[in-house]
Amino acid sequence: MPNSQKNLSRRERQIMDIIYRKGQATAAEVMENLPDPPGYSAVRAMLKILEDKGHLRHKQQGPRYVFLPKVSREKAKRSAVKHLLQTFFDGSAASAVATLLDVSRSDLSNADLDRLNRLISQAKKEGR
Amino acid sequence: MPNSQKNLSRRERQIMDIIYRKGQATAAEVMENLPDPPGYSAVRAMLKILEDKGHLRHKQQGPRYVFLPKVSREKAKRSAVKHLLQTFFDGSAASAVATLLDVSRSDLSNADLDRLNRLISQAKKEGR
DNA sequence: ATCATGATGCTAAAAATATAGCACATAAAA
DNA sequence: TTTTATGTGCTATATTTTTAGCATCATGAT
Repeated sequence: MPNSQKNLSRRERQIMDIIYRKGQATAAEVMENLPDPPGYSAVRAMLKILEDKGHLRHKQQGPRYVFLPKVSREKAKRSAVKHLLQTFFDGSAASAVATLLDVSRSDLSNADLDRLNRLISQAKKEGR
Repeated sequence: MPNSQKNLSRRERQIMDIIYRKGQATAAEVMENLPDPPGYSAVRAMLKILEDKGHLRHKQQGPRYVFLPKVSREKAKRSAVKHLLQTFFDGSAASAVATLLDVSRSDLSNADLDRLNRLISQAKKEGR
């Protein structure tokens, strides 16, 4: 198991976030998206470190490297959700959903909400 | 505005997580909860730094300091949720809720699920 | 073919983080 | 009232992170 997110340094974390957000990225793209971006070489050095530590892998795409997370977005996502749940919601999914709804109230269409209701009813059926 | 979570170092982040999780904590409690805990002085030094940076404040409780977040849990929570949403869910609350349900399927009672359905229906009404 | 452009690998150094240790204060126990 | 435990403040140092720079290699344009 590649050391979980918790042991990442500040820059490492920022970079992993970017790559998870975009799915994959080149050194240049990572640089563009970093807050207070350092030089190009600095970014590349960090990418190499992340790769050595087993957080990233890369594939060659034409002349350059494209970096991807080694742990699937799916897994990382679930672990991030769990962590959030523990840190801010005392493990209560119910209250997390409440905040989620509140935070993105304006982005949710009625159709989305209906879809969620169905999702929940589904969970209810399966849960027994 | 105290620099948002994003600029925290590894230890600083770990400490903030602990304090948000517990609501408040003494140096000793923080130490207990840190992974690979350093010495007591090290923890206290970090707490002071976090306080200087404006992330924490402390109150005296009997003979010792109890540390609390300077930004309310509520605000920090919302901002953490937004960040998660952007990083792993392309901003889609709907899909975040889906993962949330999945992750904590076993912890959700039928009553919880009903409560969620009501929450959503509520949002639907208010949303127009 | 050779020249620019834009990549990578590696290394050294600056800057920030993380840690421990000592001196001192205070309160409870002996 | 000593003593002992448990705090805090501060400072020095070790370690890690973060950064930039140089040498090299490939590719496409002239």
